Amino acid sequence: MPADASVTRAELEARKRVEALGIDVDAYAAVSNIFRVANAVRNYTERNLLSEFNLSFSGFTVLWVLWVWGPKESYALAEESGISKSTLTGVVKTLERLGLAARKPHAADGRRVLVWATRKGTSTMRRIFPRFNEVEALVTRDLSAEEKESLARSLRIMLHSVEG
Amino acid sequence: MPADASVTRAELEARKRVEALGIDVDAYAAVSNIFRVANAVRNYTERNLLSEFNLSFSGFTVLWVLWVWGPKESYALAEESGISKSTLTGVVKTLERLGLAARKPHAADGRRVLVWATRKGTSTMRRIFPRFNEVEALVTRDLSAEEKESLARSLRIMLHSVEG
DNA sequence: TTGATATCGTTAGGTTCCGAACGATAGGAT
DNA sequence: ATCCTATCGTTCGGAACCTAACGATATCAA
Repeated sequence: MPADASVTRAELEARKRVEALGIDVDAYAAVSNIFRVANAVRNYTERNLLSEFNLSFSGFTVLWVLWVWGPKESYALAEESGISKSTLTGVVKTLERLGLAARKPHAADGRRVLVWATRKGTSTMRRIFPRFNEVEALVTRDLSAEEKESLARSLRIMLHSVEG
Repeated sequence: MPADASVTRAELEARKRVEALGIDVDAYAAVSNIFRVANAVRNYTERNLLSEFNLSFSGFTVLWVLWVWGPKESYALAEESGISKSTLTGVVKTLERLGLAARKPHAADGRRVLVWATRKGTSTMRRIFPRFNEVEALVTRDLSAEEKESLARSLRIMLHSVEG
């Protein structure tokens, strides 16, 4: 049975409210649904997976970046994780408390700090990520391979527009 | 000139790291890019638009829901806004302080509370939303109408999967 | 070498955010 | 009438999150 892709009642209600304002409905539909899905998936994984490891979504993201890229300086780590550097300070503190990440001053530049995933952090990611990917597979289960690729492609184009 | 939709270096690095783990790469690419875009757009609008009105993204979302749906009970309002009810209490407090929303006890049921947008809240939304939509149009400017529709459609399918 | 400027991470202050626990109300049952 | 039990919104404690300001370090010019 095909999944239901009809416009939700919430969307219809919203369109009724704004249709007189000269709104770009396609753009609205695309963006608002991105927020809905991101929110839903984030909440789902925090509740059903990350809570098991005492990790917030941001903590998971930061650890993921360290796992993928190896040791990284704070500024780049914050950038790549999509959070501010002040938030990163707190998140890394939490990861340190959990024994999943560590930091040390940069050898040549006293201003910088290097952060990396510990052995425990790395092995934790190896355990979490497959299960995270299961969730990703679950939420995309009713999309064909072509639809998934097209979706990712459109999102990369948007990323280019908003970051440029 | 067409926008760049090539796979980012971050994505390539990530794939290298996880390719041995039997990962669903298409699902990963789709979901992770949803988070990237949502994050980028959220930060962009908070900085360049909502800060002007002293509104957080959640404050904006809640006010938007009230604008579209009219007076609503707290539980439904939290649900529709994608936040927990305890968070809603704080957000509505802030909206009240700004004079954008108000609340009163339910006539028949002493447990419930009705929240609605004030005149000022409504007129504020009429001013903000077109500008918010400009951002939505901006970030989707390099997508065709068909791509936008296809994107929204795929996202609705995902929403159905994760909420079901 | 001293001074101006830039960069980096942290701190400060305040809002948002969650789950869990709590009071208050409601709606049965007996 | 008095329990249960369910449901609602708030409060509480702690983490995440932002901007702005701050100290420390680096860089470069005079």
